Amino acid sequence: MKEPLTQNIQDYLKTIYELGEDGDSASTTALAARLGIAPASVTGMLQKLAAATPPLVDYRKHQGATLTTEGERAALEVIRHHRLLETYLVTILGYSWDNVHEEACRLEHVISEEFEARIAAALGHPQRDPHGEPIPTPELVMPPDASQPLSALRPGQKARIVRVQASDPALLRHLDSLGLTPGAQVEALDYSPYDQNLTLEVGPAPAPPRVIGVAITRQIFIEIIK
Amino acid sequence: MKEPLTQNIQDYLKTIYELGEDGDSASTTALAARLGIAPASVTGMLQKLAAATPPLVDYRKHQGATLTTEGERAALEVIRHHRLLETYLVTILGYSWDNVHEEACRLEHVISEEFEARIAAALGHPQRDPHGEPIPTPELVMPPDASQPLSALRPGQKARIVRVQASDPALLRHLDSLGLTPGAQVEALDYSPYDQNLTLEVGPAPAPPRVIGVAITRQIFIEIIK
DNA sequence: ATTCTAATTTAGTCTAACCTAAATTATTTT
DNA sequence: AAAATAATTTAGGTTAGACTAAATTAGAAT
Repeated sequence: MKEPLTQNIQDYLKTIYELGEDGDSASTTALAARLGIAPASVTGMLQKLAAATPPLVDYRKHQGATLTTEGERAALEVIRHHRLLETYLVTILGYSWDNVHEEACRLEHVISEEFEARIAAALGHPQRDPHGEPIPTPELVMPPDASQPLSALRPGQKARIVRVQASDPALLRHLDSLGLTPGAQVEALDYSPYDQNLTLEVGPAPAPPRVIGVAITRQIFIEIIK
Repeated sequence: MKEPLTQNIQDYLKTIYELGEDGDSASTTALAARLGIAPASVTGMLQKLAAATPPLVDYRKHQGATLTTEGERAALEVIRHHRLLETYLVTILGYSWDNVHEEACRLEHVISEEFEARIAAALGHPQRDPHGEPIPTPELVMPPDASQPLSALRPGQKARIVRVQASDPALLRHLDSLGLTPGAQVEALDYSPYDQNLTLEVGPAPAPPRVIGVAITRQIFIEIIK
């Protein structure tokens, strides 16, 4: 009954969680795209996860899947591992923020609860990872995050970057070079409704304005200042 | 051609290396016992490993297996990972020496070369792990080790413990409580040829003599002093 | 040299996950 | 409302790695 979940299943649950964060259920195709496998394979797995004891997902044909309480626990456990690992790799082992994702993806499935506890303690029980993503608590509660996408910022508004929802190394290096990292302040100078480009001043001091496309501004999350 | 080896295959190669360290080839049964699987399964895998391109083992029916150069490289890579990880877990993360084995066994297959390099650097490129086992160099050369089993020590001889070849947590805790850890000095006070028990004084100071059976003394390796 | 035993191999299954191709259902457009 | 398109599911097949049971071979003992 309490068989440990395979790494594969952990990846499915994690991905279903991430796709479901904005409220809706995770579709077969979206899962297939994220996991890099054929949609037919996803269908098979969702049927299996829904039929497991206890069930890990709620699944109805053509309706996609959402996590059960059990499934969510498992997903949050993996996500906690992943984000603690990313933090550890950057903070203690000196990795750069753009190449921790892959390593954490492999490690997240194999570390023990003791390992988790020890790195959390070594890091001083951090609340967020190097990309600003909140780290679930040891009790597997996801801290609330009220940030909104940078794409919603409008001229005259100032904001602080809270998190960057990206894992592609090249993109992360690009953002780093622009100064678009968690904690940075930005002010919207201009917005073009036609292409949704946002012109930003990044940082506190006299900085050259940057024009950023929506493909990027949708992946950056902010809190508006005052 | 350069497909990455599965974790399973890595475990086979590592185990074949360990069983072959004393010269002879690794038998089907010995492998099955170590890996906790049925002998028939081992036969199948050995055939596969011998048929791989490049071949990872030399295998002849009923003769057991030895590693090819390729197979040995892969084995040493895994062993280097394992021993560096054990060292890191004990030295940096504060694990006790008796419970690092399992964790390292899971991690050894998934860490990157970058991870390996960073923990090696953080540890100052150690030569031996917490049990005294030599750590293969980054070029995958196993450092020579001239130690001999404690079971060969005879009354009047003094020795320093170099390595402890054991992974069972209960045994390791027991050895720790006896002071039988790498670096410790021992002197043989008595030897019983009938049961091969060795009576030892452990440590430098006035210590109570300990009578140790051969099941233990064969797993501890020493260098005789002067 | 023969017999016995222990080790090993063969043969045939099983499970987890994946795949492709074909069939079906849902959704959008006409 | 019907047709076209897109999403999803079904069906059938593959691979890795394990299993059991039966057959064989090697080595030891008579």
